Amino acid sequence: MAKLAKLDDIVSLCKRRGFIFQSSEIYGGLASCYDYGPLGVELKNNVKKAWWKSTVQMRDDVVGLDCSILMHPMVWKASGHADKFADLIAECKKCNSRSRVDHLQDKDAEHSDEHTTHADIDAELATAHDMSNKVCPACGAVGQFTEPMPFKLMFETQMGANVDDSMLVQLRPETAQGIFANFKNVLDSTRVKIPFGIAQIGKSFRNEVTTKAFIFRTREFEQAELEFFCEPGTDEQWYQHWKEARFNWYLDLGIKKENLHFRDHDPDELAHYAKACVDVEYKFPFGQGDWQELEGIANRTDYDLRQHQRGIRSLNNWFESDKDLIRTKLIEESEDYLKGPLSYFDDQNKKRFIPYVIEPSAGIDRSALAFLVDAYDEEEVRGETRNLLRFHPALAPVKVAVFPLVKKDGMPEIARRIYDDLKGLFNCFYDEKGAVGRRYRRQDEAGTPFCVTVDGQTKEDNTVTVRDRDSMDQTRVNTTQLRTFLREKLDL
RNA sequence: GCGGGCGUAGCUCAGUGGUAGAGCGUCACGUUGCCAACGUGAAUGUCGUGAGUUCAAGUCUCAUCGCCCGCUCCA
Repeated sequence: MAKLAKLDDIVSLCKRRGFIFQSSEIYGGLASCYDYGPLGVELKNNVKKAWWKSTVQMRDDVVGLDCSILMHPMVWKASGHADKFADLIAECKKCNSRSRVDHLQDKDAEHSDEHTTHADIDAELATAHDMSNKVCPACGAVGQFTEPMPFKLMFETQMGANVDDSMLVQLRPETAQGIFANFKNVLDSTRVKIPFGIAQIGKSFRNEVTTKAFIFRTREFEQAELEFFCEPGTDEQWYQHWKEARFNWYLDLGIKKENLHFRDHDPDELAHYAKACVDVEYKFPFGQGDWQELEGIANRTDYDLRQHQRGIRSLNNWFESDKDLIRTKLIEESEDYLKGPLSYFDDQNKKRFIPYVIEPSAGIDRSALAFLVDAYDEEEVRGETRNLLRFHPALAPVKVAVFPLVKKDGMPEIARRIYDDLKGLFNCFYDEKGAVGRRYRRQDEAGTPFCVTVDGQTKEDNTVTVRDRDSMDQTRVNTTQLRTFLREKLDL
């Protein structure tokens, strides 16, 4: 029986065994930033590899991409992030709750202006906001607000070493826009035909108002995103397809079924671009055992490609607004937008359309955390606690550890040869120090699926023992068959 | 951002204003022949950081940073 892991146990194990450290720890840490240690980087890379394998390698209809983190600022105007990511917030002095200023309602008003546009932050700040009559939606206090303060959810930086000459650019808040911006490049260079997808793994940055729970919500994080382009009308079918495919991916990599479920978004929580969205949620051991999002699968419709068709025609407005994204006006969609540069021509049916997009968007860091938490186990063995990580072999940082039973009688030399032979196939670890039982247990805690041990019998009949992490059972295998045996067991 | 809790060795934690500690882990040597064995020894501390009070601060005060829990937020 798997023990329910406490987050503290996981954090402690991560530090102790070199999975995850806090960033800049020797300086007291930097909030919300974490580093992956020697075992952690292997785990994380394996998560990415597994995603890439199932999403790109094993499919005939998906190609990969790796975009720069910095993009033309107008990308974020067209995508909507430049506007939607900046708000004026005021805080109620009485109950400390925060509200968007444009959502606040006057004492005598009948309803608030729910859909006020996100205006120029500087202009808004310069405008006097009469807060004296505003009602706090949380506690009902009137006129108790702080001065409005601006919130920018995108990271900004300067491009160009000459400070006077540098341009304000943003760190991408999602990798998806790099895919949309390259849609035409991929079409023109790869002979793909709709339906097809473009996949990408990479870092994104969001100035979250609140970070949370270890590596679960961080301001710098890694995403694995697929934009799957399909003909309008077939979108629902592909939405279902990817829902199922992505859910099974987690199960196939060992996540326990009872810890994973779907949560459909209510229509009013849908993002501005989405027609439908479902989250794959994992039951994390923080909070009150809350279900938390690992991945969102959204039907983004043709919103993004249409927006970029507007964006690329709006460059002059951007220059004329002194490159101020908020003041820049996007040109209205042209009447024949269906024939625009980001449209697709279906040769077979002689049809032109703007593709719909199904987007499975997974958080790599939070997936890695889920795999860690889910694999964590403690069990009683002869009155002692055995800590282990029951990783799926594909995710295990080290696949095989090789030991001499004792450090003498030529055993280390043989073990060393076996190790050298195996390490070209997959990540291996050699250890000859101390008692073999301790070495086994250490590997259990790192999640290593198999330990190969050279003993006295090895010299006589050329066999070694292969010890299984989960059952602790041992099998004798001839060294000539060892590679095949392990490959099969590891499914590599 | 608010409220609560916490921060001492790699980890878990003890420490009454008066010499910096334990268990586990790590390392070395010996022993050992299959599951965190045993023996001997060793290394590891800006007590989160900075000020203040005091003859004296890990301990009291203030500030600050970080983590956890609960609100709040989450395109």
